[in-house]
Amino acid sequence: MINQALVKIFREIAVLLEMKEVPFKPQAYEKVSYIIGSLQEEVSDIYKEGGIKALEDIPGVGKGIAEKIEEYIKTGHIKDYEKLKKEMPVDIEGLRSVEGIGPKTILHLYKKLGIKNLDQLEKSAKAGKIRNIEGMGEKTEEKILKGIGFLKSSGGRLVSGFIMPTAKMFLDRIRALPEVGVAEFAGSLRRRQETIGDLDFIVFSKKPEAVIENFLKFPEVKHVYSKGKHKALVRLDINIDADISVVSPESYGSAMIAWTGNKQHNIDIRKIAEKHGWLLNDFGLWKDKVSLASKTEEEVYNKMGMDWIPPEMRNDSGEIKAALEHKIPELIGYDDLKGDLQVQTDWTDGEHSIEEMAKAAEKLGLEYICITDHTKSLAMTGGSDEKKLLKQMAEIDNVNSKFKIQSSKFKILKGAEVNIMKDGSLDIDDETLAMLDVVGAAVHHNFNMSEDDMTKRITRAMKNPNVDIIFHPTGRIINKREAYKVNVEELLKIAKKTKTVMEIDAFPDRLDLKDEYIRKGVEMGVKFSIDSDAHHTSHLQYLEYGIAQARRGWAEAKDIINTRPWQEMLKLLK
DNA sequence: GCCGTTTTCGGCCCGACTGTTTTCAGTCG
Repeated sequence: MINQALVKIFREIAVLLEMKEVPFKPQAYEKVSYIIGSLQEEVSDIYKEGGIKALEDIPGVGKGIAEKIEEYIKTGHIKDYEKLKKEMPVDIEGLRSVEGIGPKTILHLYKKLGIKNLDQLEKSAKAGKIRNIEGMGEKTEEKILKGIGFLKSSGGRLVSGFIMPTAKMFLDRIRALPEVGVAEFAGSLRRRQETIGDLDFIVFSKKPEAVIENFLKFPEVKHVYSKGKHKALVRLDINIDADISVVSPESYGSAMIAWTGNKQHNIDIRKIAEKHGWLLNDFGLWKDKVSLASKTEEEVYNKMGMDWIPPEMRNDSGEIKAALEHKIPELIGYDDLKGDLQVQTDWTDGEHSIEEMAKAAEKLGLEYICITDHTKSLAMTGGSDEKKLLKQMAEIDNVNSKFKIQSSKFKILKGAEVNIMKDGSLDIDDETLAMLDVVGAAVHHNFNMSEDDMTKRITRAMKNPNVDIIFHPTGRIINKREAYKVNVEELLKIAKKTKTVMEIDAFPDRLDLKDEYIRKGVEMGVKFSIDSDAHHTSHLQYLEYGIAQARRGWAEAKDIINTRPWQEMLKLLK
């Protein structure tokens, strides 16, 4: 958890230095904060292994910051930070979460009115004190009150898979506007991040003002933060912000790049342009005001010596280097899955029958599913014991022959989601497990164990020759439950050794494994499956989010076992 | 404070929009 603490500290240092108008250091701290946030290892482990030199090998970390990290590991605090904090004892994160409030405003509010937190800010605004500060007026005061209101009504970042249907509907409505040529998702939606803070849309049109005007007329628009000729930022009635930008069609490629990449990705590629003596902006790649490229993303990236980078990778995590070296992986495609290896039915806690789930999967274009109902120790779901599993296998044979008669090639495989007990044993005997096509094993209880014990528990299960896949390996549920403590790297190592497949659970608030672990596993040669964890026919489409997750983990089709026909897929299991 | 197939010193992404100003600073993505 040291990483998360440092993320917060460095982000605050960045703001504090920006208030003091210290040049350039704020960017350095902000950047390192982001990098540490996406690190796969604890900095304390890096320090333990390689000392201060190893810390300096982390991108964005030089001598100064490495020393601060060392100080924090050793003493639990950073003196320079605490000194800054003493001068400005304010809740920076809280105040900054209000739309329109940045470092300079926080500084003025504190200096003139002694405002330290959101509560005091709201009281001062209501009392009409803000408008008396130089450089601020009535409108600023109103804006602050509105911002606080919106902050209270929104629940933070949303799970992207759950908001996606709404976002798609919105995009369709934008596309239907008369002046709109092409419209796309941008920002974190297009990068397919796990969670999103707002909805970003980009529109290509020759009549930007008309597009903005029509967009603002949508009944869902509850409040307009800002609007201009080319863009607008609004609050929707579902308590999420939406951002729309309108660009001329000939700038499609450069605009898509500018509105898709995360901040650091954009900074880095613009620097590359600058090294060539060029300028990269929303409208194109320029040499002395002559356009070099702008129409397609490929054209722009290629001109700068890079391969096209899939949006899911544009997170400043090594993709620019890979693109310059022409080593961008051939990511798994959204149509590449042939089967789904985790499907629940009404035999336990699912909504639909085996046949209904199979028919729904066939309709989606899949060739097979594996039925993996819960097992007996998960009593609340009516989990199967050995006897019930045998009965279910017979029923699956039944449905399969029915499909055959109807000359469907769809195949239902026999499986289970067996429980990994506290000691790493399973709650179904090996004889029965051996009869199943696919055995998934998962942790469903006793989450509170030491990292060491949990790692031993799961690796013991992996060493069972009947266990093919570890389902949702870290147990987290986004916005609800932290992952249990477990050494994922050790799990990946044992997975490789025992030929156990690791699951990428595609259920929108699971997305388990996380992208960084997928990437690590891919590098190690571990195989994965992408499964919907469907409990309802409508959940099968969640596979899309698992694929997005795999793409963010740089996985190719060959890394995912269920991109293969079922006969070949089975050969990859133990 | 970090970084380097032009650099170990001299740079640090780019543009739109707002509010409070009379030409621009602050914020955002």
